[in-house]
Amino acid sequence: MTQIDKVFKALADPSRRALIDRLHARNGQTLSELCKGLEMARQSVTQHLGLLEDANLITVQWKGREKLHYFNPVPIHEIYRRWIQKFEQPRLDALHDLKTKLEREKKQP
Amino acid sequence: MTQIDKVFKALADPSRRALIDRLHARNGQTLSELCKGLEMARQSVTQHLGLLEDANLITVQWKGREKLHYFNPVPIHEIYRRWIQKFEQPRLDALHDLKTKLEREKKQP
DNA sequence: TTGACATGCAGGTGTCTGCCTGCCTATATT
DNA sequence: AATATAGGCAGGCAGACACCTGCATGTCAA
Repeated sequence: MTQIDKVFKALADPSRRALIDRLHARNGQTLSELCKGLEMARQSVTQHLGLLEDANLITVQWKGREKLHYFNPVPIHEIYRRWIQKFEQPRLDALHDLKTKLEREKKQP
Repeated sequence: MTQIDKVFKALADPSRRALIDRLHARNGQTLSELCKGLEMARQSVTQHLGLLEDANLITVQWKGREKLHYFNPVPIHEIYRRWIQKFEQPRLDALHDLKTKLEREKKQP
């Protein structure tokens, strides 16, 4: 399984996306904190976090008996760059046109 | 299952992403055409295409006995807009800064 | 009309996934 | 030292998923 495939698969589950959202809102939460409010056993959350870590979407740091989780946006950006961007070409072209137009107007007002 | 969830799940499989890529390269292909080169039974491809259609990622049009498939980029853009964009904020800010800078330079060269 | 071709429908199988429970270890608190 | 707290490990189960085969249907072309 390629790295990008791991990321897509990790993002395919709504619980995991919710976890990412929570970490994005507040980084460095422990496992217990992430469990709060979720209708799920701790082990299930652990499993989800394991997949996210495997996809490099989160990083883990131990502090005593606590496991702190940090969100890593790089893989998501990678997906955007290598997979989504090409379907957005018209939009990007428009942006490029705007930039070019502004630069042209700057030189020849 | 929400619409956005369907899209994420549809994108989670590499065969389906490959199908999207092929349609993006050449739109309006039939089922048989899409099967060529894939190491998979026709029925499996049909199943994948069914999921993609359910996620609104492709549209189907019948022409006689042939089923033509068309790629629809809207859901992917939706995912970008509603889910990926917020993790890209720094990058977008940089872009906005560029635009502002160019406009400022245009007014006060 | 008859045969070839494009696709659908139904059902079967092995594996993956998401979720759980039960028990264990290690660190903190009193 | 004794208890509470944070988390890991192992295994189990139901449903989803990716894949297949076999047969049926509809359309084109000779």
